[in-house]
Amino acid sequence: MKTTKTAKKIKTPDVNAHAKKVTLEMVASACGVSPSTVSRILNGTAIVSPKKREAVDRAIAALGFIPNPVARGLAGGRTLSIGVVTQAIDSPFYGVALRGIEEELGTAGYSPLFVSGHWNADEEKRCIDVLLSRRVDGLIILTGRLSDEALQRVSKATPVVVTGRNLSAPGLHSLNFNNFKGAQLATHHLLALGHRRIAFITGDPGHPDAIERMRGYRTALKAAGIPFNNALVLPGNYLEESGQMAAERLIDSREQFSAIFAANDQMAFGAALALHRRGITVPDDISLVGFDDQAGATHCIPPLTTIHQGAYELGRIAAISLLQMLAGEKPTTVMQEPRLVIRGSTRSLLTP
Amino acid sequence: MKTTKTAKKIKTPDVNAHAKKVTLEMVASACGVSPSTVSRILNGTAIVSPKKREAVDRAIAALGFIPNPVARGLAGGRTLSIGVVTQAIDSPFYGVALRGIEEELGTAGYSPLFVSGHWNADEEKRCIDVLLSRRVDGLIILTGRLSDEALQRVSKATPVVVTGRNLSAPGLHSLNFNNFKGAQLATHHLLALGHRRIAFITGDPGHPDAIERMRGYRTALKAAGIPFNNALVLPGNYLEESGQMAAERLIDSREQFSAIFAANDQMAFGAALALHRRGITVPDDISLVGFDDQAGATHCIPPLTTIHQGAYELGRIAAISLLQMLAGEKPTTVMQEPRLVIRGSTRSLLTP
DNA sequence: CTCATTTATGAAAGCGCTTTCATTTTGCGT
DNA sequence: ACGCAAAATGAAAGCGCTTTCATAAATGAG
Repeated sequence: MKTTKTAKKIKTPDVNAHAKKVTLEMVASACGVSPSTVSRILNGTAIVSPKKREAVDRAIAALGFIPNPVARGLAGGRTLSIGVVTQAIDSPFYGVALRGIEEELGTAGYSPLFVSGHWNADEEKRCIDVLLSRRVDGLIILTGRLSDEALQRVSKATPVVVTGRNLSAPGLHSLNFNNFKGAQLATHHLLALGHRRIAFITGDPGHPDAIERMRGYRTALKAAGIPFNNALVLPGNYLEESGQMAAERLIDSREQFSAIFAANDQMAFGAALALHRRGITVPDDISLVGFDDQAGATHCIPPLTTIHQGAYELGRIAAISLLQMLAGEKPTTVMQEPRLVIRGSTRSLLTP
Repeated sequence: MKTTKTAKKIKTPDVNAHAKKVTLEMVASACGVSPSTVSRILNGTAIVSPKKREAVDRAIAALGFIPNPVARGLAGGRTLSIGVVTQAIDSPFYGVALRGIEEELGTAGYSPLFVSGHWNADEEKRCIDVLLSRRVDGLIILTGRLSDEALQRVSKATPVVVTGRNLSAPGLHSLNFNNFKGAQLATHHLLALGHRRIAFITGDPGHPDAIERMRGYRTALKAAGIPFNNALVLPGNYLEESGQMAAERLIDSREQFSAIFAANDQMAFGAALALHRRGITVPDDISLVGFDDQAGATHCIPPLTTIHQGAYELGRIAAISLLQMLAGEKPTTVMQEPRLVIRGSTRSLLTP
């Protein structure tokens, strides 16, 4: 348990060692220029003679000066902090996105401020107000329920990147995953394996992506010339329990089916459990496909065939976009296309 | 670009509606007192006559004044923000703790600032410095690898609550889960079911809790008069893959065993998968117990018997403790005791 | 009813940085 | 070389709040 690695540091060179706050004024006087000049160099606000610039840079390095974000914020400059509105900080899906955001922002010197909106427009609004009062330089909003108008209003004053929408405005960039195509892919996969009676567990109808996934399912079915059967569509709300209940209801309905496509992995897990409890084996008896490819999908039993959505990449891309906006550029980022990941929960009916 | 929002003010119900920043000065002049007085009321820094106090309170409510945390921070007062150092923002276990922290802090008017230390002392130190530069009022550190000394040093200037340690100092409160007892409980459960050859997959030996869990396992074994068999102890690192590998190694070793106790749920999932792949059924052939009771444990197949650790409560308690310290009180919080949650992954050998 | 104390309150000085605004340099046209 | 526009820099005014420090009001002892 020896923390050798930390102890190893005996001879702290200089930088660290609980530096007593170096201020901008100190570096200014240290090299005989005015604070304004130092500030200008720091922010690239104006051009200063190479001579002084160099002197100041040197002084900054020598003194180990770090601008105080709080003071900057008050003075109306940047705070180097970004507000991130997620829906639940412990969401298995968004959690990974947060990591992506944190990473990308971190390397750019920004700190994220995470808040949870809990899928509630009012709460979301409040979160945003708090973030704004903390003078964040920008906002990343992961989906959420806020109205598009409210979002656009916010974006007038602060750059915003939002996922799960198709909006566009001067200070607003939106990133949308192709849920439709993803659902098509999933359904098509089952069809290709010879399944004809494919049940679908829907997501929360309050989420636009749930609707898109449903549409993808129907479209793929149609393309294969299979009539839509409403009895095979079960309502869900993206949580495990709802997947479990849906599967139970499906079994009890005595409707024939050889496969289930759940609108997200969590419901797929729930469905798998329900099937298991009824003595139905995945994939031998029933094939199962999820959506999202969240962490657990790799290690569940059987490993889940699903649509990979790359939450991590989503987070990174959102962060990069915002950084670009902050730099005055137009975001050039694009979302990954959905990708089918075949694991062990689906089986072909064609080659028995 | 019409700033309709400002003009809109005609019928503003009252509170919300994009209030144009009300400042402390405004409320001060609104009721004819000095800013100092308002500030004093806000912070309870000094006693002011009931007359003015009431007038000010009313003005604050009427104007919908909200103190600017950034300005407060600069002026040396509180920022109403708490730095939270987690190890990975997307950890299934700590994620839930973060939710607890967020919730508890939120109702007290504080905002958490989450940062990830990635189980790396240096990075953790850097995180803390960033948080400090943002003038957080307090720090919650979830386990982590920072040395106790470093922690104590930090706590000299800022109140700190840390989990997974047994430290105590003026500004430092620590919260430790009884890993030893938890592991005893798990092992004992298996013993009570008649298991005698119980394998153990260890956690990352760099974590003190992993060592405690191991100790609990050995102690329970000893208490049952079962000799410790080193061949039944497999090294793990708390990740699924390591659980999977451990189980494989165990099977290949041809050592006899009827149960596996994994030092956390993630490794239990991995082990379950490995067993499944080798055609071994849980719990019919082998019983399996995890540790942590993380979200997935309820919905995996079969649902995992495990030790409940209440990450959510942990987060809440940490937050409450810090809030108490901030209020000048001594924290009175205590951690929950470990609790065995019996689900479907264990089976009795006694009544076949 | 006066003078020394204690309170309540206000004025003003920052906190560390950004940003006008004014001033000093520098560059150029003629 | 002279004057004027453009460029570089400094002085100073905040950002919104907390906090001495000082003043005015209130309390009380003599």
